[in-house]
Amino acid sequence: MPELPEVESAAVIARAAAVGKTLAALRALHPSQARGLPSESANAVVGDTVTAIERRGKHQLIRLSSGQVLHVHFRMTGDWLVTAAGERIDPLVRVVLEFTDGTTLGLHDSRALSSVRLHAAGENPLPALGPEATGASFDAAYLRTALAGRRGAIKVALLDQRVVAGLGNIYAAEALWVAALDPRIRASSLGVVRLTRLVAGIRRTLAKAMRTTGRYVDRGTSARFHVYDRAGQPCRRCARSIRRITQGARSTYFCPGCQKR
DNA sequence: CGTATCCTGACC
DNA sequence: GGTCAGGATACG
Repeated sequence: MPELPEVESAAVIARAAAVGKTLAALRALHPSQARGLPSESANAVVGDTVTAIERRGKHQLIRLSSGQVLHVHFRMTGDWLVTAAGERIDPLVRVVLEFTDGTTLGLHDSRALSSVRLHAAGENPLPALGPEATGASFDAAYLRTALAGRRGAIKVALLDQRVVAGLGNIYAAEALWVAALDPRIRASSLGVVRLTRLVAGIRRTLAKAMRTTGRYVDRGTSARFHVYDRAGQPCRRCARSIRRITQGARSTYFCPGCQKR
């Protein structure tokens, strides 16, 4: 589920559930999670208190009183699931933070592709990331520089977290529809006028997502989207049939009528 | 640059 | 039983 709005929403929930609490245990409940979080790492955080939870792009950093940091990425299907003391842990929870008061913060992830890694104090767990998609420094002038010399399509560039942090496949497509831009346009060929439209489209798309709860409800709720998962259905702006194509091994949905080259 | 890969679940 | 999926990275 998780692009910037969903991760932000999840981080708010995690903060309420974890900040100020002390870890009694950290458990990897799935083999693929245990690989990234060996028992030495898990043991190293016992007794630590959660001091803050930060979000950057789609990444979350759980800061601990010892200075260590748990770096969390939801990938495709991750989300937080909070339980009260004594409540059973959902079988799809892959990593669980158990607090001394008996409550837990669980990483719920059907596909188990999420990652949780422990970093020592002073390390920067984050990869190189562009500006926040919702931030003031993300504007047309920045994008012009960031996209200069990029040969690929604009849609693919928007998914590159080094260009802009927080966009994923759904909102990249949605934002291009709002901006009325063809996702196949070569990234470096966009001028300031169209880039300004694109930045506005991204801001509006993400702001709307934040308002409407910030969570994907389910697959099949394409009513919430202009183009995503709407192949064959009429465009809400020009009534042409929405198309689905493949770009960079991902699906792209767009309207061939009003999203212009 | 495109493609495979990590996983599981939902859907045809 | 095969295909596809909201992400990121390691390849060739």
